[in-house]
Amino acid sequence: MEKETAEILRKNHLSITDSRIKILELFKRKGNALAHADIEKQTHDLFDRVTIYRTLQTFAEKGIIHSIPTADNSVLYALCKDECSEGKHADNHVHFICDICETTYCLDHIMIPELQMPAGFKMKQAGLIVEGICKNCSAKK
Amino acid sequence: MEKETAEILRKNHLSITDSRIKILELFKRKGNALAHADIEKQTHDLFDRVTIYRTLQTFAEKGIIHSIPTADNSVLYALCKDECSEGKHADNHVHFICDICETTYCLDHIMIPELQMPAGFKMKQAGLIVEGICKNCSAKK
DNA sequence: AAATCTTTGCAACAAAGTTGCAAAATATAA
DNA sequence: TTATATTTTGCAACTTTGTTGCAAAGATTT
Ligand SMILES: [Mn+2]
Ligand SMILES: [Mn+2]
Ligand SMILES: [Zn+2]
Ligand SMILES: [Zn+2]
Repeated sequence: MEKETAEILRKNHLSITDSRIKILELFKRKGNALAHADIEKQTHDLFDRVTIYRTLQTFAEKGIIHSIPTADNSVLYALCKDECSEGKHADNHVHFICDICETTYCLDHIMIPELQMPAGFKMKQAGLIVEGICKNCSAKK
Repeated sequence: MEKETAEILRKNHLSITDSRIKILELFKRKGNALAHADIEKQTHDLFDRVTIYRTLQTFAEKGIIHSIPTADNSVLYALCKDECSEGKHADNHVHFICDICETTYCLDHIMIPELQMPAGFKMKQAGLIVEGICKNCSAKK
């Protein structure tokens, strides 16, 4: 597990450091999207705030994680699929935020549908974010 | 024009003040989405930062403007259509951000398509934001 | 016009994010 | 392995963005 994680860093020409390993494994373990604050808490202040900012930025540039637009304008990040690489993100899937537990999910298998643009507008990318009640929270009542 | 604007405030049970009139007319004049900073500049520091925050919040609550999710997590606002009212936003249209001029448009006539959710996930609302090149910028080259 | 209720600006604060730089850690070369 | 070069980290200082309490100014109602 730890080896796999190091391998991802190596592939991306990043030096293997404690913070990068720990933060990357946190993403793998949690599975869902994380905010800067989440990471700070979950790593028990093992790393400086600044280091976390810089790590997230680096991961995003390399295509290891992608950022997720939210309505309440908090920045969230989640692991990218393998197709993403340096500068080229291919995370054109739908994101889901739960009203109740506030968890944000990558719905990796739900793609953003084709869209007709008005004349003159050229679409390059799109982000679709759904808000509602998640599987867990639906079950709980 | 000024009268119309005051009428909107009156309809929403808001007292008619200088800042509210000026900010609302700015939205009408510009037509596209505005950030807090835009408003600060365009009103030439006529109003306090705090007043602008509070005005935007009030307008959003009343359904006069709606906020727009963005990838770079800046908060943007744009005028709502008439169907929106206190607490009930009906702005389920697509938003477009131009890569070049950075203008954000409400594509009022492009609705968010129906979506199949995974089992257990209940959709309540959705936001779709498209990034690309706008009409103006396409023409300019 | 006076009384009442609402909004504004200011000050102080809190949270979020950025930058420069020396020390520590990692990678590379010998 | 050890020495050297490169990269990353933590700290401090700072900026930018957003929030809150409160007295003064402004709007509305009587
Ligand atoms: Mn995702
Ligand atoms: Mn809109
Ligand atoms: Zn939930
Ligand atoms: Zn443009």
